[in-house]
Amino acid sequence: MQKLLSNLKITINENIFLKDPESSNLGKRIVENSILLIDEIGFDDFTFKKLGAKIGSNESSIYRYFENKHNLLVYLASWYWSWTEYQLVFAINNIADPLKKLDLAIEVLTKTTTLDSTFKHIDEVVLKRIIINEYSKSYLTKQVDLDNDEGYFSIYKRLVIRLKELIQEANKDYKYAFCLANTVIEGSLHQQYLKDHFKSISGLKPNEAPTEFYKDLVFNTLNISPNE
Amino acid sequence: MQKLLSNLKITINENIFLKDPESSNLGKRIVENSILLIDEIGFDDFTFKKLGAKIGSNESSIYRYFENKHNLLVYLASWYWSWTEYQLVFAINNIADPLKKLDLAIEVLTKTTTLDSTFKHIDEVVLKRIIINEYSKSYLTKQVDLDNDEGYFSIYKRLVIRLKELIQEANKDYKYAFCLANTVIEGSLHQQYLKDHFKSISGLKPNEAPTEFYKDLVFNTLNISPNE
DNA sequence: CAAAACCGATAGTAATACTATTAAATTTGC
DNA sequence: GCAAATTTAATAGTATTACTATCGGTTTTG
Repeated sequence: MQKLLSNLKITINENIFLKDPESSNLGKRIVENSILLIDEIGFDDFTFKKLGAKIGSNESSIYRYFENKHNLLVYLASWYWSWTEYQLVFAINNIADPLKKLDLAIEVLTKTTTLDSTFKHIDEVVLKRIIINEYSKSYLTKQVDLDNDEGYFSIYKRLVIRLKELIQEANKDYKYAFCLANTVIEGSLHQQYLKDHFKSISGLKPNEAPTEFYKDLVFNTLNISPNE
Repeated sequence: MQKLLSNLKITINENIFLKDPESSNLGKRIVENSILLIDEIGFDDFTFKKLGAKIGSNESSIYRYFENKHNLLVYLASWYWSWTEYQLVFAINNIADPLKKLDLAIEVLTKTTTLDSTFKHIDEVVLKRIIINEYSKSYLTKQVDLDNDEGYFSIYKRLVIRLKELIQEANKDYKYAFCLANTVIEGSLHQQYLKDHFKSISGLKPNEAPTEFYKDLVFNTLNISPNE
């Protein structure tokens, strides 16, 4: 993974930021430390003032990169989903068997994230935790339709479409490919949240990923088996 | 439904409120109108000051019922899940066949809510919309573990456990009953959100409920069929 | 009918979510 | 290598939020 992606720059929709945070040292510090600070105190208590204090910079400087903290969250989420999309594409690259492809896709989308140091200023493990804890807040807003029109969620939607196509390739007669694709992608985040905070109803052990559950779910639903 | 539930009072954990809103006229107006106002302007922009203005009362009076708007949301959610639990229990009452019970349970948990006038001061259709749009925010917080210890989510958890038991009754060998139960209950809300705001990836038509998708999903996964 | 509880009004606080201005520091383009 | 352009940090300021405290007047209740 590291090698394959080492020259990769993740491209984010320009509407999301005012100035590209990848274009300067300050921008990178904003992204790097916003991930750490949101993880530490939660998105609700996170402010640009606190972030400024953390990186030895000023509130007003951060406002030149992002209109508000909501857009910063959208940026981080886009980054995460783009990174996930790359992992998915590379995982199924050169694989012909549709069932194997689907199997690998589910693996990428539902596994727990472990160390990856492809990008020096982004800690993917912490970012994943933010996505689990905060991603819903990026779209559960009154402006969601406007944000959607601006393309804020296009990477996420592209990922769902990819999975839906893999599902259709695996079983052309299945009627609910989109619903199932959404179930796997969003549901996987939810299952991981439950594991950490609602143990009594979670069904996952502390270090268990929901991968086996989703593989079983998808392949039984599609009435196919991925084993060669 | 109306008849069966007409004498029903929904009981909410006393830790959630400071003074029981069911115990006074003002309390009922707070609940009734908070539902309408949150639906109108969204939970993020909702304040007790605005609610006070809407019901011709004072901010400080509302604070005597709920510590803050977060707890009010938890209250509304508890009410919703309790109401759903009653619908579930009555739907499967006196039914012996485990498959039929599971089938009915999925129906109750995934259908779109339509008019119900069992409770005069609560509009269940609007409340359902709030649950779809805002429920996650009640637990995606830094204090979730403390809130959980206070029993804020016990009704929801009880509902998940009920569905998990129905799943186990239908297929004793299935290994992921809890994961599947959570998938249906939380996933159903998410699918309905997507239908309204992410049409291009939703897979549901404007007036379609995800019920058929979930029935197909559950019964294929459990390798059983509910048709007699 | 007195005590207790409740409610509405007002006032006040610290923090949030910004916007505007300015001056110093840094980068860049020739 | 220097002037112009850009970027950044600092300060100040605003409206709103999320409360808390206090205090009468009203209503409820025992």
